[in-house]
Amino acid sequence: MKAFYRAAAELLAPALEMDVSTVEGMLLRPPKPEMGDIGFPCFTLAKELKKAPPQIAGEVSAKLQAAEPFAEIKPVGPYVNFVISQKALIAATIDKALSSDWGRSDSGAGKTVVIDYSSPNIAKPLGVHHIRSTMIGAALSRLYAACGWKVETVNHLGDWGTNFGQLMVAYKNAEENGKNPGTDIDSQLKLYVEFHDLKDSNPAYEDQARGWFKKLEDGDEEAVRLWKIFVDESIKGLQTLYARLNVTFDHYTGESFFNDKMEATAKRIEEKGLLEESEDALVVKLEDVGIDTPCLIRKTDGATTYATRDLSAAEYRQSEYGFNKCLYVVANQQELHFRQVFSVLKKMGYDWAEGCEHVKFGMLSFGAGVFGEERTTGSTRKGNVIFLEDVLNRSVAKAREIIEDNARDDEVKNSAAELAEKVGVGAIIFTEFMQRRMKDVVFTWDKALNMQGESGPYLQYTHARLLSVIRKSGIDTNGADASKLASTLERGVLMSLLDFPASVERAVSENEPSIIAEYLLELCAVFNRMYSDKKNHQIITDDEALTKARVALVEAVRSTLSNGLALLGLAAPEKM
RNA sequence: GCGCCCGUAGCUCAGCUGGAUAGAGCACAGGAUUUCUAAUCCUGCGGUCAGAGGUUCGAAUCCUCUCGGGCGCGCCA
Repeated sequence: MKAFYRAAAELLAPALEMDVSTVEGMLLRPPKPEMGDIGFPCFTLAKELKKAPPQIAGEVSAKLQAAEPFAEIKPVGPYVNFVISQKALIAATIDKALSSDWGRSDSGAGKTVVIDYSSPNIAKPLGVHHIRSTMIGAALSRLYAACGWKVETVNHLGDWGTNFGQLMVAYKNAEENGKNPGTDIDSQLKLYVEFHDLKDSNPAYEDQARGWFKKLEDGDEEAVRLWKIFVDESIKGLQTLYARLNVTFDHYTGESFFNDKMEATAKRIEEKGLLEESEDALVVKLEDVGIDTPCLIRKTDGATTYATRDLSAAEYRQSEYGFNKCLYVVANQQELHFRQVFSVLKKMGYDWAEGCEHVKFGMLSFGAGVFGEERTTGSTRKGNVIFLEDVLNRSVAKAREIIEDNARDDEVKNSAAELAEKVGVGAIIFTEFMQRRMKDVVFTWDKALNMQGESGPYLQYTHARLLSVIRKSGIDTNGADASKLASTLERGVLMSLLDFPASVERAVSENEPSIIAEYLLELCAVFNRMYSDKKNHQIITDDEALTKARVALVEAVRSTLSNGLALLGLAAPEKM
């Protein structure tokens, strides 16, 4: 699409005595396909030329000769509109869609991006809310890779803190009572709950927890041994879930990884003369960059802080990976914290800090009916949690039911379990991309388990149907003459295909994977509209040449759809 | 009080680098399968784009203010 905009601008610019890039920036897509594919509004010229915009449009159009890649240049009201030639359109879509670099680009070639995402506090299972950072980050890592970036994904696990002291207290307490508490992730959750029960009956347990954490910090053998077990088991639990979601990480460098690196960072800040004493703590003041709250580097007791840790992590990532960009896929709530951290990095003289970006997203709460009649936020302690795994399982179960109701043949029936996993999980993943990331999300079971209309299963179903037609046709589309695909509906599908590469680029430049979801929904809607018009668009017909052309179109759509689904992390089932 | 974000159809959301009658899905009412998968498609219903000013030939889109909602505002991460 971009190439066509450029071509149109190059034709227009000399006729208008304007420069190409200015003209290019003014181009837009007409609201209706019959108006043309690219439009140039003439309003701005009206004043200068002292003529009415429609008149200008007429005169400009008359001056231009339609030539490849355009079949027609015509005035439509106050616009000069371009119609892309069938030949050019096909060359840019069908001919490319099956190649391995469809939707890929080299815009990020030679550049490295670090993406920090998911990063949960461990020692308890993932809740539904973790799906936000996890899926947005995973999709971004695939999108950046598709644009040629070298991608380093990091899971900055919350694997350090007093909560481990709490687990140890509950663990030891259970042992003393002659029980074997277990250490896997579910046991850890139980320990967490048990600790809070203990603490409620006797506040002294709180001190014990602090004591155990202190032991851990001091390298006490037993504390370290338990901590390691908890962390390992936690990661093991996480990874089985990540595997279902198609999520992987290059690095599991959690908070504890920086324990021995923060002192040096704090010293560097001090050496650069940025540290000031304030309320008995050491801070970097940021009023000069418009942030009233200083960044806390050392607490009153001299200990380093959350901010120090993130500063350390940023330095480490830069020295280790040499990133051009470092994305933090972290909820909105931490906006101030990241502004502080990035500002301090800049004050430290790191010009690479410009590449650090907080990819924030809105909060997830639970809708009325999920926990009582009110909308609520999650709280593990109050039992107001929905575990991600449970959501997945429930969705898979629902998918299974639908599959068993609709199974069209034994093959589908026999693979029901496997298929249900793809569809059920796909439905959940897709809900994450149903809105721009900045919007707050209200979780409801209805929305999460929706498999009709705009949903993951809708896309997957379309994909299965596409493949079914291809299979049935049994045709080799080599040498297909796609110039026959000139009906309004067919052209609509071709135009939609044309949008795929630009959607990928835009998703990356805005760090917004939902753009891909929106695009795929549109592609499928346009295709399905054509597909269901059996009267005029039956794909497999007696006309061999026509069939060949139409199957080639189906292949192009299928390829685009499966590419797009993969970018978002959804499976593309062959049958359903 | 200050800062960031959000406010578009009954509900959930697109559209927001300004342009041609504001688009989808859900819900509701109808309809489509003697031909490629009905988890589909079509038709209808439904909008003071939170409100008020301003900039502009043109504003859902940009600016200002107001209202409503979410989040944050140093020793939890």
